[in-house]
Amino acid sequence: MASIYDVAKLARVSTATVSAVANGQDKVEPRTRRRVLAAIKKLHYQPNLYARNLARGKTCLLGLIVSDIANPFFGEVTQSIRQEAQACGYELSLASTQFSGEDLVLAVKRMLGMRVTGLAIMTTEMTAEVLEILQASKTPAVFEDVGTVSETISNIRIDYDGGIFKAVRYLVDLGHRRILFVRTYPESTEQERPLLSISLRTQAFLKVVKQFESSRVEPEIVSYTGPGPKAGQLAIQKAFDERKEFTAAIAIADPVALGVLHGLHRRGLRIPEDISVVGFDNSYLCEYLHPPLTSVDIPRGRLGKMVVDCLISNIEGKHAGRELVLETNLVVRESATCLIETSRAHLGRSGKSLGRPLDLR
Amino acid sequence: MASIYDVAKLARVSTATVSAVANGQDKVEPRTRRRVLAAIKKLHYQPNLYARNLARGKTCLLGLIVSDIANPFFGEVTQSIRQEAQACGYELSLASTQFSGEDLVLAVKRMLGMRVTGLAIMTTEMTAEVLEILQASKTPAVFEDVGTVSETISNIRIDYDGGIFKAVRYLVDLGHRRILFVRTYPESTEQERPLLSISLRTQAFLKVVKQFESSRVEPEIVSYTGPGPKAGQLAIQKAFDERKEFTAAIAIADPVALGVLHGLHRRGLRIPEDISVVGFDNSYLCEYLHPPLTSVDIPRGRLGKMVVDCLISNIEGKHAGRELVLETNLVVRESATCLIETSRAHLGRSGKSLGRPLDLR
DNA sequence: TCACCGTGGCGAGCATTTACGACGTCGCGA
DNA sequence: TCGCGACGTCGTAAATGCTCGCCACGGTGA
Repeated sequence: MASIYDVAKLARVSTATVSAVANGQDKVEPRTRRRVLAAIKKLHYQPNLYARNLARGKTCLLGLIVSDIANPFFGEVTQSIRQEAQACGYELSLASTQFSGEDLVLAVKRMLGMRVTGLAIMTTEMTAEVLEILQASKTPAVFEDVGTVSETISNIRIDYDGGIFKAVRYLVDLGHRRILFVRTYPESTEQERPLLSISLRTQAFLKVVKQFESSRVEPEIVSYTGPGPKAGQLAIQKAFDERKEFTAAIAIADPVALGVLHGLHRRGLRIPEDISVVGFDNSYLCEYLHPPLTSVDIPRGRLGKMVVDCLISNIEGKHAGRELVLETNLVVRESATCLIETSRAHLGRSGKSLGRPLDLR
Repeated sequence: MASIYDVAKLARVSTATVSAVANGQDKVEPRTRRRVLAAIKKLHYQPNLYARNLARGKTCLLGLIVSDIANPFFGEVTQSIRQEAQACGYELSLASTQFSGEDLVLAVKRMLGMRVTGLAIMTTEMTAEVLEILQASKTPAVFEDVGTVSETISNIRIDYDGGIFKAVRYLVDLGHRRILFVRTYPESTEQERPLLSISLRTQAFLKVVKQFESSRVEPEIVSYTGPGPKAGQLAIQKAFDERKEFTAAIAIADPVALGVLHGLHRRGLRIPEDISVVGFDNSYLCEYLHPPLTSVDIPRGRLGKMVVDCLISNIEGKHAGRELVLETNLVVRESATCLIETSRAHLGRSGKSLGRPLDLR
C-alpha cells in the first residue's frame, strides 16, 4: 500500500502538504492541491490509521462491548450507538464477550490498547478486575445497569422496576393473581457470578409483586439455562412439571417469550384465552408474533443516544460520574387478556379459587 | 495511560526489554522479567496497538463488512466468523453499511486505512468503485455472492438455486402449482442499483420454476420496500389486491416470512391448511413460530468457517481467486402441507382447477 | 523599503518493535 | 592460570507513516 511519501514524491511536494490536503485543510494552493489529489487517486492512497492516530495522539474512537451481538436487541442498540457516534464525529469499535468474564477482561484490555477515547460496556457480566483496570486507566466509560459510578464512569440504569410495575399492574387489572416469571441464563454462565440484567429484572419483579400484596398477587419463578427460546420453552414445561399455578407469565426477554409461547401452544393452551403472556424488550418481532406479543419496551434509539451523549460529556469532563435512568414502557398488544374462570380448566389443576377478578374500570 | 517508557523506567530496564517481556519472548532473565511484570501490573500498562502495528508492519486483523448488524442472520454469521478468526490468531473489525453504497465505500476505505490483512464483504450492495479500490490495494478479500474473483479476491456463492429447488420441489410434491415469491427491498435502496442477494434469489426462483415447467408450475412475484416483516405483510396484502392466485408462498428471507405469516393470519387464513409458507435463512426463530416455519437453511457456522479459511488461504497466497459454494438445505417444519381442494375457497377466487395434485409418494 | 500574508518545507515527535551490537560471564583447553 | 570464544542478557538506535509547530521564501500592498 502506498504511503504518504510515495504520494509526496509523485506530486512533487512534501509529506506535510499531502497531509494537509488529505485532511482537507484549506491552506494549500488550488493548483498544488489538484496535483496532490491526482497523485492520491492514482496511487489509491489511504492514510495509515495507525500512524495517524499515533501522531495525533488521539483517536476519536468509541468502544462498545456487548454480551452477544447475535442477539437482535444488542444489534439494534449497536446500530443506534454507531449512528449517534458517527454524528458526533466518532468511530465505533465493537466487541462481544459471549457472556464470559474472561472475554470481557480481554475485550476491555484490547479497547484500552486501542486508546479508545470512551468505552461503553453493556454486558450482563462484570468483574472487579474490569472495574480496577478502568479506574486506573481513567478512560471515560459508561455502564449499563452496573451500579458503580466514579470520577470517569457513568451508569445508565434501565428502569426495570417501572416497566415491570406497568406489566404487573396491567395483568392485575386484567384479574390475574398468579403470575409466573420466566427467567433464563445463558449457557456459558458460571452460576455463582451474578448476571446483572437478569438479577435486576428478577429483583424488580419481586419488589413490584410486594407492592401488590394487598391485591393478593402470588409470584412464581422458574429458571432454565440455555439459549433464549429453547430455555423459555423448557422453563414453561418445568413450571408445569413442578405444578406451579399461574394464569399469566412474564418472560425475562422476548426470545424467551417466544419459547414460552411455543411451549404453551405445544401443550394445547390458547394465548391469551388460557394464559396471558408478556415479554420484555419489545423486539421487532413482537408485532408479528401470533398473537402479537405485549412487551415491555426498552427504547433502543434513546438508549443509544444516551450512551453516546453520556460518554461524550464524560470525555469532556463535565457531568462525569452520573447515573442516568432510561424509562421503560409497556406496549400492549394481544397476548394478554382478562382472566376468565374457564381458563382454570385448561391448567388441569385444583379448582381452588383465586378470588374474584378486580374491577377492570 | 502509561507508555512503555514509564514501565522501562520503573523496572530499570530498556524499552526493548519491556517489549520482549510484554510479547512473551523467553530471552529475558527470570528476575528481570519479574521486575518488568511487576511494573506493568503496577502501571496497568497496555501496549499502544497503533504504535505496535505501525512498528510491526502487520496487523493480524481481519475486516468484515455487512449490510445490517441489527439483522440476526448477520449477527450469527459475525459471531461465527469472529470465533473462527480468533482461533486462527486474528482480530476482527466490523462495519455495517445500512445498505448504502456510499457507506460501503467509506467502510472499505477505513478498513484499508487499518491495513486489515484480509477483508470479507457480505453485503447486498456492491459498487464498481469498491472493486477497483480493492484490486488496487491488493488486499486479500472474500465476497459473498458477488460473482467476481481476481488474483486476490475469492467469492463464496451461496447455492440459492439448490435451496430454492428443494423448496419448490417440496411444494410441488405437496401438490402446489401456483407459488408466490415474496421479495422485499431495504428502504434506503436506490432501486436502480442491483441488490445482489435479492436478485440472485429471485433469479434462482425463476430458473427453478422453469425446471418444473412440465408440472405446470406457475410462478408469481410480489415486491415491496421496507423493513423485512412490515414489507412482507404489505407485500402479501398487495398480492391479494392484485388478485394474484397462489396456494403457497416462498419468502425471500425469514423476517419477511414473519410478515407474510402475519398478513395471512390477519386475513383469517390458516397456515398451512389454506396457504403454505416457506422461509429463507432458517433463523433461530423459525422453530418457535406458530406454526413452526419450514425454511431454507444457510449454515452460518459453515459460512463463517468458509470465510475465514478462504481469507487466510488468500492471505497466504495459495488458492486465491477461487469460487466456493455453500450448500443450502430445506428444513421441513409445519408451515407447509399438501394442497387440498377446500383451500381454494379461502382465496375467494375463481374455482378454476389447478389440475390434480401430484402423487406424493 | 518594510511588514505582512499565503504557501509549503523541515524536522521533531508519537509508542512501539527489531536488528544488531555491547558487555559480562562461563567454560574449556593449553 | 590465563586467554579466547560462545552464549546469555540487555541496551541502542533505526524504522514505521503521519501530524503539526515553526520557519523560510517569495510576492503583494502600503
